[in-house]
Amino acid sequence: MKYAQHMASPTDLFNWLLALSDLLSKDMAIQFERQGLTPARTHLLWELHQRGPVTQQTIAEALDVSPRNVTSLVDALVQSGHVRRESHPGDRRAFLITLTDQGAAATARMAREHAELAAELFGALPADDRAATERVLRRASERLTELFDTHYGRKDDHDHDDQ
Amino acid sequence: MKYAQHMASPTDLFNWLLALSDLLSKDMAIQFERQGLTPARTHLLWELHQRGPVTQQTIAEALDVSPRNVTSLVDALVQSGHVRRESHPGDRRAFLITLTDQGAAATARMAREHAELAAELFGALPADDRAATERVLRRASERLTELFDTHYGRKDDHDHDDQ
DNA sequence: TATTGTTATACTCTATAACTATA
DNA sequence: TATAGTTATAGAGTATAACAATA
Repeated sequence: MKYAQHMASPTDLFNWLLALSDLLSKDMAIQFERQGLTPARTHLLWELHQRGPVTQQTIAEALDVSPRNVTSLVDALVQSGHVRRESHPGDRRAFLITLTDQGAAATARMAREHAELAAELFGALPADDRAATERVLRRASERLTELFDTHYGRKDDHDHDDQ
Repeated sequence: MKYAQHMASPTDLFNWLLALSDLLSKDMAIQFERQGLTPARTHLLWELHQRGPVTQQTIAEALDVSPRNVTSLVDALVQSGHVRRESHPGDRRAFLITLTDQGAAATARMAREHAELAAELFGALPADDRAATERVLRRASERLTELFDTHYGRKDDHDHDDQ
């Protein structure tokens, strides 16, 4: 298939997507760093913001990392004052990881900045363009998830390795 | 501003973008791993694919990492047989990092898979949607770069730190 | 003097395996 | 026996600082 100069080929579009992804992750990493946070610790905080107090196991599943990794992240966030390890009322093996006031303030600020950045990047767009883009990105996400599952098996099935 | 259920708010759009970014980077990391590569080493290889043989300094600038870091990445890629350190004809301090046949084969495959994935994700789209999305992503990249420069100074200016 | 790349050191994120305390 | 979290160990990516060889 041919694409004229003014037309966006699938590869052009893909390249813009990757370029923007890269810019975003760098930009966000800098924002986090300004608050004394790293991307991984911020991600953990964000899950707590959305889920409320949960165990480290739950966090490990949410972030898709090993439980051991969560121990380190929580250690660091306890150290920096963003979270607390509270004893789990029904299970003496587990902790309930809870946002401190400082942690809650940090996630509240993130939520605000997230919305502000979204408005900066996409607020001035014609509603049509925004709708089309949202449709395209959602379709791509679905398609990519399908491809992923086809090639590597469903996420929960990850171990079988059956061809 | 209010957004009806069927309308995409700027935040909705932003969230889909971030979700897709995350899926993509995980998916690509798995592809790379299958070829015995990591994301950082793949990125380096990709620069060589596009630029031809260059010095480690040039690579450091292209990847936006420290020269020290490039030393490690090149060490690993020499070890795995993807690149060679050739003596620089005009500067005995420097090396020209060069793709081996194996490295060139790997980047050729990446280019093919890149185009295939783009076609999978965006090939079946109405041309209008693709054009609108490309426009939106390009605008967002430009806007983000502007914001970044406003807040942190031009990239090349990065050290001054003058308010 | 300035630049290219390396040695030395350190921090973050990640993983697996073995272990302790509980369930 | 299985689960929650930790200790131990390791590899990758990143950084700065001090140093070598060369420009």
